[in-house]
Amino acid sequence: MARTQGSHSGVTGPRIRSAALKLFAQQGYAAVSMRQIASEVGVQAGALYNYTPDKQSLLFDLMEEHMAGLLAAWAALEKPADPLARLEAFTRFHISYNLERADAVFIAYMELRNLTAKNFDAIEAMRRQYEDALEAILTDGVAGGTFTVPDTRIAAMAVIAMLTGVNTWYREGGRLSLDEVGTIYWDMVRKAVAA
Amino acid sequence: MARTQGSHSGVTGPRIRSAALKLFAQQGYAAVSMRQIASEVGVQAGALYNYTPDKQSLLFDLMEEHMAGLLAAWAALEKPADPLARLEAFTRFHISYNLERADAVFIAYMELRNLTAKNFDAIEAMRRQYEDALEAILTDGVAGGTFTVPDTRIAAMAVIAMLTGVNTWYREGGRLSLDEVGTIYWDMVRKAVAA
DNA sequence: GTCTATAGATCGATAGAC
DNA sequence: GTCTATCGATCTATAGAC
Repeated sequence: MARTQGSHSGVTGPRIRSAALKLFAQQGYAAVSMRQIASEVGVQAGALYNYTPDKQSLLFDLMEEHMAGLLAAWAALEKPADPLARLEAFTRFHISYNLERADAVFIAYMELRNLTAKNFDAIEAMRRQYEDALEAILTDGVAGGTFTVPDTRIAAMAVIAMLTGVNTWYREGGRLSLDEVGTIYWDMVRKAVAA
Repeated sequence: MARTQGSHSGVTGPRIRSAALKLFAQQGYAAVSMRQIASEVGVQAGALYNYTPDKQSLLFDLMEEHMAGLLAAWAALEKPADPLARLEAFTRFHISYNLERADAVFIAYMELRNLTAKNFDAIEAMRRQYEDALEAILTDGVAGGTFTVPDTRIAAMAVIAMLTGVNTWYREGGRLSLDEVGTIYWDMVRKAVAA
């Protein structure tokens, strides 16, 4: 029953988003044309507009979905009460969640400037919420005497930057497993904020 | 003797690069047109081609110049022999050099994918050289017992990512001086790699 | 829901006058 | 060294057939 035309049982939408995610990450939002995305999916450019009102919405939806997924996954994670153990959980969570979604992470950071002002504010608020989650752990640990940091806000930014940096060098099938990378970074994070 | 046309005493070239740097950082290479750059400088688009063979060369020259300047500045810096002091020097150097050139740093990282293969290799080699400089400090310190890190290569990548992250949140005239930021990050770096 | 066709705008780069 | 003018290509988005 193969059809070369017509309905695709509702799979075209996800395939468009998947193609856009990959192409935006590889070449950048501005450098990717709607025709390229359509070609990757196997439809004509006009068909994309059955699924998105315009290119900007396509970008925003990808970023919004990624940030919402990140926040939801962290919220759903079972977290130890102890600040030290909670910081380790955050470290390993951040590395593994981001490594498994390298394209989305890249886009969520690189394409902020291509969002309209309204869309930018929405994404920034979600990013801020995630940073706040880490800062809360640090604040708890400082209050309890487990951690000593010069400034909890800056320490949170520093830890996130350090951990997200894994995405720039890690390659699947390299010399280190994801778990080993987590252990290596946890060692550095733990010492960096230690009392 | 004001002239609205004709030679501008050799200042047009630098002004073109300055305008391109600013616009590429704000909107991204692919999103900026040669006409936009020309308009920022106050010339017509055709005039740009007296200074660059094409748009790609304009981008590459900006990135190459930035990386060469970074390497030259680090090489010229007077560096203590002691690994701990040398790591502090690197930390403060990296933060201040990069903060003072935020646009170029942003471009050198974000626009790598818009380089031709040959140009990409050239920039990557320079970046690698810079990473090696930091790794050498860590290796020395580990050998001397001053530092303990799980992996000198990864530690170098982690420190650079953490330090470069300052550019995402630091704003001139904010609550912290550049020197205070350096001290805060040095505290975290020092502890992260401490024996 | 996808197609073809196209409107209307903009792009990088070049040619030739001054 | 800069201008005006333009070529040929490409872009987003829409209209209307099927």
